[in-house]
Amino acid sequence: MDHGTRARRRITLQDLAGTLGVSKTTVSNAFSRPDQLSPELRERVMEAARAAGYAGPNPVARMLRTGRAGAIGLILPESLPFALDDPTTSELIRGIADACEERRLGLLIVPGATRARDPRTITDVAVDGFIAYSLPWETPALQHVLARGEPVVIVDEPRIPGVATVGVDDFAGAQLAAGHLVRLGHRRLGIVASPFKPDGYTGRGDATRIASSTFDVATRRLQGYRAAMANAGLPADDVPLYECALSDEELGRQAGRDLLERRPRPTAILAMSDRLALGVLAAARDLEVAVPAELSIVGFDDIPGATTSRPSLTTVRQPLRLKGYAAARYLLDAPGTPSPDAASEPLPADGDEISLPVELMIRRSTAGAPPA
Amino acid sequence: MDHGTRARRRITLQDLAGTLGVSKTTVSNAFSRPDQLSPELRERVMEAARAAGYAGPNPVARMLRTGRAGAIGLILPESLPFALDDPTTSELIRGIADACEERRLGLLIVPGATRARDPRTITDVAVDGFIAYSLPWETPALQHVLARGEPVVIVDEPRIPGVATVGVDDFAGAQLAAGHLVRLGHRRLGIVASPFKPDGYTGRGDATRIASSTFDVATRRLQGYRAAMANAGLPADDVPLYECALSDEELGRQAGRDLLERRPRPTAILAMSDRLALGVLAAARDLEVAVPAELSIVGFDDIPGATTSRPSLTTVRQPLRLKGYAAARYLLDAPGTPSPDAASEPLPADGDEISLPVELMIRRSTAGAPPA
DNA sequence: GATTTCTTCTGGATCGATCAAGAACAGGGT
DNA sequence: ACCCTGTTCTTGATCGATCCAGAAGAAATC
Repeated sequence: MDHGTRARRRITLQDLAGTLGVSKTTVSNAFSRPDQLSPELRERVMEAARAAGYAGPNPVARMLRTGRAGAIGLILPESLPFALDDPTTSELIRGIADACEERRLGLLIVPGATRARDPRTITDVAVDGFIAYSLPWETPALQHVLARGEPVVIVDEPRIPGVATVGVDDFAGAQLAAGHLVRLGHRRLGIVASPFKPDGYTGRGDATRIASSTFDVATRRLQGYRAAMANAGLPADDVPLYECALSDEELGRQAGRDLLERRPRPTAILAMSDRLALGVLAAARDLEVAVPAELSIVGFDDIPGATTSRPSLTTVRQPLRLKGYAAARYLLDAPGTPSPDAASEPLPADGDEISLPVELMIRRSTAGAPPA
Repeated sequence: MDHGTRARRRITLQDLAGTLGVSKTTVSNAFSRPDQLSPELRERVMEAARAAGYAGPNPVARMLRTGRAGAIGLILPESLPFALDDPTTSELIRGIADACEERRLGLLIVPGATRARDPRTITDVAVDGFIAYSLPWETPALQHVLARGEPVVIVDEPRIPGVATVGVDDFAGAQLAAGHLVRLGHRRLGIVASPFKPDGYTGRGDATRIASSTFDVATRRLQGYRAAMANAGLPADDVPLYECALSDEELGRQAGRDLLERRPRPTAILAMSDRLALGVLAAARDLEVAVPAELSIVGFDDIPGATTSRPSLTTVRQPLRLKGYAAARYLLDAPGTPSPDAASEPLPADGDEISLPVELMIRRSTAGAPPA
C-alpha cells in the first residue's frame, strides 16, 4: 500500500539550485531569509520548488547546522496512558503546552522514565532542552539527561544543587494541611503517602523505607505533616501511615480501608495527593464512615475532581498549570536556549529554584473532631 | 543562573577520537555497534567519554546521516489542553503511545492544526512520519504534511485517496444508533452534530453548511442517521439539527436546550459524540425532562464517562485506543519507515483504509417512545 | 569620474555523525 | 609457503542544510 506521495529519493536544496541555475545558498535564503534576495527570484524559486515537490529545507539538516531542534523534551515518570489519566500530570502538560505554543515549539514526550533502563530513549531525541517531572533520586534517565549537557529544568523533584527546579513549598503546604486538622481538634491522624521509592511497594509505613526515601516531595510533605503535629504536642513519629505505589484512587481506597480498620480509628486522614484522598473518601463510603462527621480528609494538589466530589475536598492547592508554564519558560529563557520572536520578561527565581505558592482550600471534607 | 552542566562548546566524536588516538569511526562504533571493536578498546573509549563528559553521539547528526528521526509526529486539530480534556483524543493518544513504546519511539505532538497557518510547525519537526487526527478538508497543515513526502496515516478524516487512513464505519454506526431509536417507536428525533466546518459556528442546522461540509465524519454520521430514518419512512431531511463548534459538554447542553424547547418536542436525540450527549443529558436535567421516560439519548464513541453518567448512556462504541494503536502500527509498518527490533505482523488493511468495528451499547438513556 | 554604499548573489567551509571500502594482522587449513 | 577467512581498525565520502566572506553590478555621494 502506498502511504501518500512515495519519495524515490528526496529532492534537496542542491538539486533545486541546479535546475534553477542558482546557488544553493540562494534557494536556502528563498525559504529561510526572504529579505536576502529579490522578490522575483524568490517567486521563481518557490515556483520551481512547488513543481519539483520540494517541501522546504530538511529540518534535520537545518538542526545540525543551526544547533537548535525546535522542540523541548518532557520526561515523565510513568507511561503516557497513566499521565493522561492523572490530572496533576495533565495540568502540568497543559502549562508546558501553553509555553510551547507561545514560542512555536514542539513538545516531545518521553514517558516511563522511572522504569526505562535504556539511555537511548533520552540520548536519541532531538530537543533543545528537557523538563523532567517528578523523578526519584538516581533515576538512570535523569543521569543521562544531565550528562547530555543541555538545559534541564526539573519539576518538583529531585532537588539537585545547581540544576534549575520548579516546585512548590511542600513542607509548608503539608504543615498547613496538618495544622488545619490539629486546630479542628483532631488527635488521631492517619497518613496516606505517595511512594517513597519507585519499587512498587504498597503497604503499611516502614521507617527504614521512609528514612531512605528517594522521592523528595513525599519526604518533605511527610516532614510538614509531622512538624505540625509536633507543634501541637502530638507524637508525630508513630502516626499510622500507608504508602501507595502510585497516586491513584484505587490504591487510595485500599489505604483508606487499612487505616479505617485500625483501632482506635483515626478521626482524620492526610493524603499526599487528591487522587489518594478521593480513594480514602471511597473507602469511607465502603465502610460507612461519615465524612466529615466521623472522619476528616485533606488532600493535596487541588485537582478539578476535588471540588466535584461529595463532599468536596479540603486540600492544599498548588498551581499546577502555572508550574508547567513556569518550568517551560525557565527552560526557554535559559542562557544557551534560543528565544525566537517575543522575548518576554524572565520569571522571578530564587537561586536555581522557583517555588510557587500553595494555599489551603477549606471545603466540606473536614470538620471538628468527633467527641471521644 | 546555571542550568545544570554548562556546555562551553560541545565535545564531539572527533575530539574524543583525538584524545584517544583512534579514529572517529571507532568511537562511533563503541557507542552504536559494540560488536565491531574489541571489548578492551570499547571500555577505554567509554571511560574516556565519561571522563570528558561526552554523553554519546549527537542525535541530530545521526539522524541526518541515517535518515531516521526516532519519533513520530501527531497532528491534532485543537490545542493540547483541549486534547487532554477530550476523552476521545486522549484514548487515541494512549493507543499511539502503546505502539511508540513497543518500538521505542518518541511522540512529538503538534497541536492546533486547524488554526495554524504557519507551515513551519509542520515542516520544521524531525519525525519519521505523521499521524493526522480528525482534520477538515483543505487544512493547510495537512497540505504541508502531504507535501513533505513522509509517511502519513490519517485517523478518521479526511479520507484522501491514496493516503492511508484508519477509522470506523461511521455510517453504519450512526445507522445503528438511529435504527435503535426508530425501533423503539420514536418518530420525532433531533440531532446534535459535531462541526461541519472549522469556522467556530454553533447554532441551528443549515442546509448549505451541511452540503459544503469539510468534516467527513460528521457528514457520514449524518447520512447514517438519515438513512435509518428514511428506512423507517420518516422524513429525514428536515429533522431538527443543532451544530456545535466543538465536541464538549457545554455546547452539547446548549444544543440540548435548543432542541428541547422546540415544539413539538423531540422524543429522542442523536448526538454525534458522547460529550455532546452528556451535555444533552444536562440540558434535560435543566429543563426537567426525564431521561429515558420522556427523552431518549444516544451518543457516539463510548468514552468512560458514558457508563458512569446517570442514566448511563446508550452509545455507539468505537475502539478508540485500538484506533490509535492501529494508526501507529500502520504508519510504522509502512515501506520506508524503519522498524527496529521486533517486527510484528502487519495489520489487515483494505486498500488504503483500515476500518475498525463499531458496536451499539444499549444502556439506560434510551427507552420506548412516550405515548403521543 | 572616482569612491563608497547597497543590494543581490555565489562558493566553500562547516555542523557531527555514519557508512562503504579497504588495510593490517591474526590464525587455520592444505 | 600459500591462500583464505575473520577480526579490528582507519580513511575519505556523505547526509542536507546554514553561515561567512566576498564578488559583481547598480546606485548614491562627493
